[in-house]
Amino acid sequence: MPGSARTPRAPVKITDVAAAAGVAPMTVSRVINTPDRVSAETAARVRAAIERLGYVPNLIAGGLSSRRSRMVAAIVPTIAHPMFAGLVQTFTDAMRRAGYQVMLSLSGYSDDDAAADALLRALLGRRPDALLITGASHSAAARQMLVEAHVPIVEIWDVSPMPIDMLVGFNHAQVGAEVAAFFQAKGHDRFITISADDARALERIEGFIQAVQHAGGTMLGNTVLPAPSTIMEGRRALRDFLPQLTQRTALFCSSDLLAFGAITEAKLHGIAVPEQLAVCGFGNFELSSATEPPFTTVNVEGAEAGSLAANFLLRRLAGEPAREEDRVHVSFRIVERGST
Amino acid sequence: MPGSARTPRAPVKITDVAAAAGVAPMTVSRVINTPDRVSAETAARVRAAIERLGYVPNLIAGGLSSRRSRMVAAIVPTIAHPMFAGLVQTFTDAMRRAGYQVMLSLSGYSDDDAAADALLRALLGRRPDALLITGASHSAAARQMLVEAHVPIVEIWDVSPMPIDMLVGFNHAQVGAEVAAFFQAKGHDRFITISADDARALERIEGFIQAVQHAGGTMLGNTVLPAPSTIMEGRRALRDFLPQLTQRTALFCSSDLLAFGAITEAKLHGIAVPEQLAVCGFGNFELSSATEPPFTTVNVEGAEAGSLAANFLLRRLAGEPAREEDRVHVSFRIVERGST
DNA sequence: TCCGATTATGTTATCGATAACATAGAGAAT
DNA sequence: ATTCTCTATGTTATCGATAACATAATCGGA
Repeated sequence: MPGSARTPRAPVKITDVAAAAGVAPMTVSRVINTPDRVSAETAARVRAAIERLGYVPNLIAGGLSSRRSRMVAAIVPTIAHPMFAGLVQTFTDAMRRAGYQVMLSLSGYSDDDAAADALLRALLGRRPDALLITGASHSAAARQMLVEAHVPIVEIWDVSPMPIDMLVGFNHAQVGAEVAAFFQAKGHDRFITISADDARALERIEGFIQAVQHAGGTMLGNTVLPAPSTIMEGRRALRDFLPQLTQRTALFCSSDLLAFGAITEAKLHGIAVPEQLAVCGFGNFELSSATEPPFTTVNVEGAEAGSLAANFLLRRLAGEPAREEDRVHVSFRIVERGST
Repeated sequence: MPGSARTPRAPVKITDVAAAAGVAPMTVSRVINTPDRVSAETAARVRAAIERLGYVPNLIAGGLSSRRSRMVAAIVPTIAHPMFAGLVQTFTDAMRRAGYQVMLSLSGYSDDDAAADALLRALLGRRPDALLITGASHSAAARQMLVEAHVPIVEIWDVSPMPIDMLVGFNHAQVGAEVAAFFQAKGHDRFITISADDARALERIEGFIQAVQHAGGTMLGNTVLPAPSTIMEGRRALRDFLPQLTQRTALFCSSDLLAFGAITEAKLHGIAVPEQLAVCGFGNFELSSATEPPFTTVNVEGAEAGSLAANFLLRRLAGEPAREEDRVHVSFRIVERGST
């Protein structure tokens, strides 16, 4: 009799509840999943049994049978970034309200395809009903797995010419270009950048540099640091630029942490912000508005993105077909403060 | 024939791979889970079939059969706090290396027992092989569920006289007391506190106040703010204390964000730090060391806690028995910087 | 040369729930 | 009164993998 020795300790299962309530297991299942298909008295009796026995339904078994795990996987590089933190929060709340558990994975900023593929495989093996994934560039293997999962997918944070399914992102190069235009409108023509080396940060900087050069401005320098960004790295990076800051210069940082570090270091060396050095960060961290003086940055509505992503997925999970409008750009805007 | 209409699209399953490789399904399972029990040639053939068909094993089915989900659930209030961020990172890495997927849930700071219980039920329904949970005070229902899950559990962040199973935490009241002693050693006798209203923050403040009063110091005030803490709230809170800051005073904040806000605001009003106002934060956020001037805070080794917690769970998952040493206190220390 | 130990693989019976179908009883419509 | 619906519940056959047992093939040693 295989399986008889499998039971180290027997947790309560649906048949126990059914026996205790004097009904069939299926009725217990209905009380839990589709209560309006059960009479009020039966439901009450079953609920009492559930309560009494401390029954916690085995969603693994249920998921296998129904082929729906009631779980969605979310992959973000970090939640140290407020945009992701807000996004994850909103997304999780919305999905949870709809009865889905979010399985959150932090992928970090490493560009190790093998590790990313392994994570994805581990997640897909749990058969999530839907997927939220950061970034729009995936390895060929990853892309194939995603397509063959036959599950609604939202890619966030990035835009892609060829999304796998749905998309909620923005054009990072365009952010850089708009910041450049913003500076130039204020008469700047000498520029430096400090950036992390992750793909999106580099795109923003690239967009900035292109716009600067297109408008005939001068790039004095362009420091690239390993992700994730820290305040200290912003300080160190600015120190290297000190000799060039004799004339009025504009600085674009790929993160508010770098910007805060740069401003801190600049003040320490008697460089006037914004007169001598104008600074714009990215992310609209609380720090950017709450420090003294507050500094200019780019705001991206993470919460908006999270709720959009959740709505898209939920609509599809409810059986509605894919739509063209499920590929949207999240808005961003430059928040002007004392540093520019 | 029930089930025939269940297949919207047929994903590759173990029998498909087995057929393609000319072996029994069990052999495919062995290639994946216990490769040394399969001959090299067979394994190679099966791997080729897996690759060719793009097979992603259904861990739901495997989990049901083996009664091991290869998944551990982790519940933390937030990862905005660097201590939790570090802990989660280390913990996740260690568990992943050992072949376990971490299912991370953010519970927030709300003390809504019903919501917490619902989250716990949703997680336990997925039959995690182990659990990491923040805090040591649970509702009666939660405690019962945890005990009846019959799964290794680590409670972190807090100490408890009666842990459910294993514990990696520290005494928050003791942190407060040590900060008070630290201030008093520097000759302070007038004190204020600014704190979030979450349970642990309040414990730290309470420990601080008791130590102050025990030593005959004077508490000038004690602001409590809703969690989570922000820089701006630190600034606002300090503003209310301005009239009392005519004499030398020491401030203990339950978070570095509050401390940073308070220092920012103090400087703005011409109050000398640390001469007029000495400040100690909590958390050792990067901000505390990277801002100018850097400020004193309390450091708790999140990474250490995460790896301890992972080791404890892994040991038990490997079948070893519970030990007394699996209940440890994480060390904390006051990091003295320019603000005191 | 034959046998017990070892290794590689196959077979069978579940794991715990749910979809689909089946059925009994109550009330509505004619 | 009879048939038809609808509602509440039960029955059966899976979902896709793996544990435990069974068996065939290989091998070294007396």
